[in-house]
Amino acid sequence: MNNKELADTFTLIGNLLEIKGEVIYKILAYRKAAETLVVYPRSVADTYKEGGQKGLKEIPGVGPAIAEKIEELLTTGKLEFLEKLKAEVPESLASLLQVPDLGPKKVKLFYDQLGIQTIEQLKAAAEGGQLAGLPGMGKKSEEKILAGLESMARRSGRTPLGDALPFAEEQMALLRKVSGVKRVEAAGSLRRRRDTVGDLDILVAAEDSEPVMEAFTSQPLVARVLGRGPTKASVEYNNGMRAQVWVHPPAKFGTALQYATGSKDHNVRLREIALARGFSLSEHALTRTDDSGEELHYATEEALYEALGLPWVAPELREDRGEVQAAQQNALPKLLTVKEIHAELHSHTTWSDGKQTVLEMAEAAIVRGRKILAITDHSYSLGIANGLTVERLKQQRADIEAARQQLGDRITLLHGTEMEIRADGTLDFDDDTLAWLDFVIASLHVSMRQPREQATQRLLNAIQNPHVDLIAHPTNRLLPDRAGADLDMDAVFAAALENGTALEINSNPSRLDLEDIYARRAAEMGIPIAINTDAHHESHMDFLEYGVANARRAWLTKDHVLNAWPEKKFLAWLHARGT
DNA sequence: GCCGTTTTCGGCCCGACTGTTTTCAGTCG
Repeated sequence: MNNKELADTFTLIGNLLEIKGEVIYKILAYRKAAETLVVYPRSVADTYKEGGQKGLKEIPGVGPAIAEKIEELLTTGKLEFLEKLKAEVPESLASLLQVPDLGPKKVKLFYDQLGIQTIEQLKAAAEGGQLAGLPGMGKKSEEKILAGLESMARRSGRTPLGDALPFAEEQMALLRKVSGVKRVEAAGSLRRRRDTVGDLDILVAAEDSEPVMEAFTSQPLVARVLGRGPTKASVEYNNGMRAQVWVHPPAKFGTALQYATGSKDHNVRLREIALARGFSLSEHALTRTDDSGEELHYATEEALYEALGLPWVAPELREDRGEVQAAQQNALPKLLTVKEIHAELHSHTTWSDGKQTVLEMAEAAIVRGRKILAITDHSYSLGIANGLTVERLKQQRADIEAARQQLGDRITLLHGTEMEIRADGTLDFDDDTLAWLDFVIASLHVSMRQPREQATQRLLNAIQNPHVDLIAHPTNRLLPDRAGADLDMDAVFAAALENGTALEINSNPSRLDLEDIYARRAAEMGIPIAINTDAHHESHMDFLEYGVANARRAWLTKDHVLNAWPEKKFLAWLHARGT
């Protein structure tokens, strides 16, 4: 049982307990544990093997009861507690909680009164007008549930950052034009630059909220208004995305922005610090907990953090992964910036499935201030991408030489490859060919359903080849829905460290692979990280901001990142690897 | 159910909005 499956089990327990009507804090505890397990960068099974229940309890949010349940799940694959719970509350009721505006109380009500267990039964009952007559329900509530079912069918959960961010920027630009608006900022997971985003959270600073609400809810792209009060409104757009806007007076904007940015767990830490200093922290103010009840307002986040005795914490770090402790010790990392990247080590041209020539890509890299560009077209077994044979690789060398002549010292062109790691773990090129190339990437694209051991061994074969410099998009996941290869990441990292092989953060917003938690762990171990755009067109080079955002979420500084090393240091590293 | 630089027990998730109410329960973030 892997981390995700364990997490899903505890999420299910939380949901079933909620429908059952269990005290909220017990439910929150299960959910908290599930959240922690999902981002736990090691295999929980390994942690258990090494440290038993005691080891499990070192995981934040895991106490005696949950540790015991993890042990049972890992050793037997089943959980007595959950089986008993399912006998009381049918498992399918949990899926009903995903319907917007349908919570545990109503799910229970519908089940008790009408025996509704599935989405289909719910839809039929709502269409048949059977819900409206129930206690606490009315015509409008029934319509809301029907609308919720429709919108659920339309949208597919979380939106990749690469779709959400440009769309949100457009919406925010419109709000900036509203009279009286002083400031508009994204908040929530969008501002924290998570790889996928739920709803868009937008914060507006203005004294008068009414014009903002009017402008926000009457946009042509709005499909329906989900709610609209004096300071808060939410909408659903035609594309299925949802957004909510809060309006706060400029004098309180810092407190509000901090609150709305989250994460929830980061905010809990800040509240604890506030309490220790005699304040309670809300989205509106720091309020003295003594009799005076004095409220302190902050126009900027910097001022609020300062009032808590902390330096400002970059939004990408606010996940309660040690950033508050680091801030208290003045030990926050000096996070990587886009400007610090001056090499692109993964790009494609018309030689394989890219859309532009070597020269065009080089010019595009120069425009963006890159000093090094590696041309890394696919290798022949990726036939769908017109991968190169050894013979074509040699022809390409001539093309690259010609481009080098033309470009002079404006940029250093490296002739590389993105070599396929085949399904059986063998590589497309022999060692002589690899040694002849300037830069060698290896990656997976096919046979992604292999069992963990086989998939891992495949990757290890590439990492252990002394000519392979970098593993691109190591898991080959695709956002928002395709999980990557099932890999033993501990084994992958150990091998990469031993062989000095770099691992990639692929900046394409559909990939962002390595994901943040793994990139952080790899970098902490001392594995060099490369941040590449995998550009198939010059415009893709602008994906870099997503890769860097992901790197910042992984606490990376320029020292961790190959592309940010001084040119000489990078070339020396490459040379030492005996290319 | 978890957690602890004031507590091994008593906190922790509170405010905005909606709809069915008639003073409040449910949902959401």
